Amino acid sequence: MPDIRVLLVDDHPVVRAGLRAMLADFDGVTVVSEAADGGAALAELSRLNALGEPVDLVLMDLQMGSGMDGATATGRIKAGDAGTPPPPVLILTTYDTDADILAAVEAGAAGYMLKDAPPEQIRQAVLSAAAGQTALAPGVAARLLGHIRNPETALSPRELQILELLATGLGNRGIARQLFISEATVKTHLVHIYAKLGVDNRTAAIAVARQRRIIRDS
Amino acid sequence: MPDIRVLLVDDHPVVRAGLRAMLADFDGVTVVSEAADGGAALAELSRLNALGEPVDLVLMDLQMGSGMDGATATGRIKAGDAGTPPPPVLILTTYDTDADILAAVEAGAAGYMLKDAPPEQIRQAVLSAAAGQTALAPGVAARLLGHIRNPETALSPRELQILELLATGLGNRGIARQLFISEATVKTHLVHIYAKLGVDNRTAAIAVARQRRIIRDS
DNA sequence: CCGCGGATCAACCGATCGGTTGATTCGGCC
DNA sequence: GGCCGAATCAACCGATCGGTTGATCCGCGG
Repeated sequence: MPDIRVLLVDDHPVVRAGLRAMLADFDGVTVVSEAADGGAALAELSRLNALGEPVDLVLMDLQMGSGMDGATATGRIKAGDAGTPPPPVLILTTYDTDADILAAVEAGAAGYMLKDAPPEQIRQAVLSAAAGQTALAPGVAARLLGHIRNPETALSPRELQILELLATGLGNRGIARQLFISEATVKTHLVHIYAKLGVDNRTAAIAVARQRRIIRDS
Repeated sequence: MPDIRVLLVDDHPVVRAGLRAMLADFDGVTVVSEAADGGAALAELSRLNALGEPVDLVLMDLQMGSGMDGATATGRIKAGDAGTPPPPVLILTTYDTDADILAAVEAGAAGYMLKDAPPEQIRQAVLSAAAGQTALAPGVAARLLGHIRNPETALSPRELQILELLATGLGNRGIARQLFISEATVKTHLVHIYAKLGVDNRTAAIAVARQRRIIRDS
């Protein structure tokens, strides 16, 4: 029974060292390589495939500083850009918006864990993902279920776009200019956004959207 | 020449594992114990002191989930709550406001590193801090110098208070009510805040304040 | 075809905000 | 004492926002 061969992808050296050490304690798991962003992960997967040493699981963060992000890399991996059959991807991250989680799941991630998870939980997720099962951290599962249960409170893509621009500090006129629409349209979208978020002004909308992980750092 | 005895304090198991592994590679450094928050760190320092096995350096994060934060713990350590002479504290963290950095430095931290630092930088910081020198990551040093060079752009305590309430979603009247002042006073403070931040509306003020690490997550 | 959601737009009006001017008080420093 | 910054407050006015009402168009699904 050969070990599960794992590629670690995270931009923080401390985290890679921690994962390396943690996985070294798991029976049946071997860290065969590391990368500091999505682009480097793709290159490393291709290299190992060319050497006839394919990877069984990619353990990857979503946020990568200035490098290719984890969701993009996941999509590329699942599309076969780095070889076939594409290995499952397990996301291990700290803080992400619901949209990020959905994007990663839609891009084909087999699992999603948070970095505050204890080693045993990470071990279970690694084994499940490598075996082709879905592995979701309890908090992540709750968020996805909440999203599915309350789709009516989800913002439309356009509303989200408006909200993101709002959070950068643009007024209605600035947002209208940016999107080549009228200020009346912006106001209409904001009315809908406030209703969905249960607020009555722009700063409250931003605060709630950040709290609920609808938008991220501006 | 005995090893530098280090206590690791971080709420993330992955990060503790990474630091443990990283420090294991440093000659002359031994991780003697770990804690998951400031309170546990104080208890562990006391315990080791009572056993006659004092710690030479505390390597600690600032944010600790729901436990005692790193700045509070640093102050308590420097005050001798966990034994004397108090060991130096090296802060290793991801993201903090200028106020957090200043608070930690004022509380007596001997150094401040960011978690994206490569192992060699962390090693240098550990050795410096244990030797009683100050160890600041380049980015952190730049932020402190910038703060000292441009005190005129620093917000007053009251302005900061107003800005924080603004970012929670309160309007001028709400802020006035919260602070038992008039709306006119709130507006005056906002005028000053906008001028200092170089913006002309509230959402832009929030965005800039977050970007500059003046305020943190709401 | 109909209904629905999403996107777009307008007009109107009251509420709130932003900018300006002016003022006072207090504490700290020289 | 004088000066300065911080905090507080007011009045005024134009700008922007929030809420409401009303409308059209498009694509999709039943």
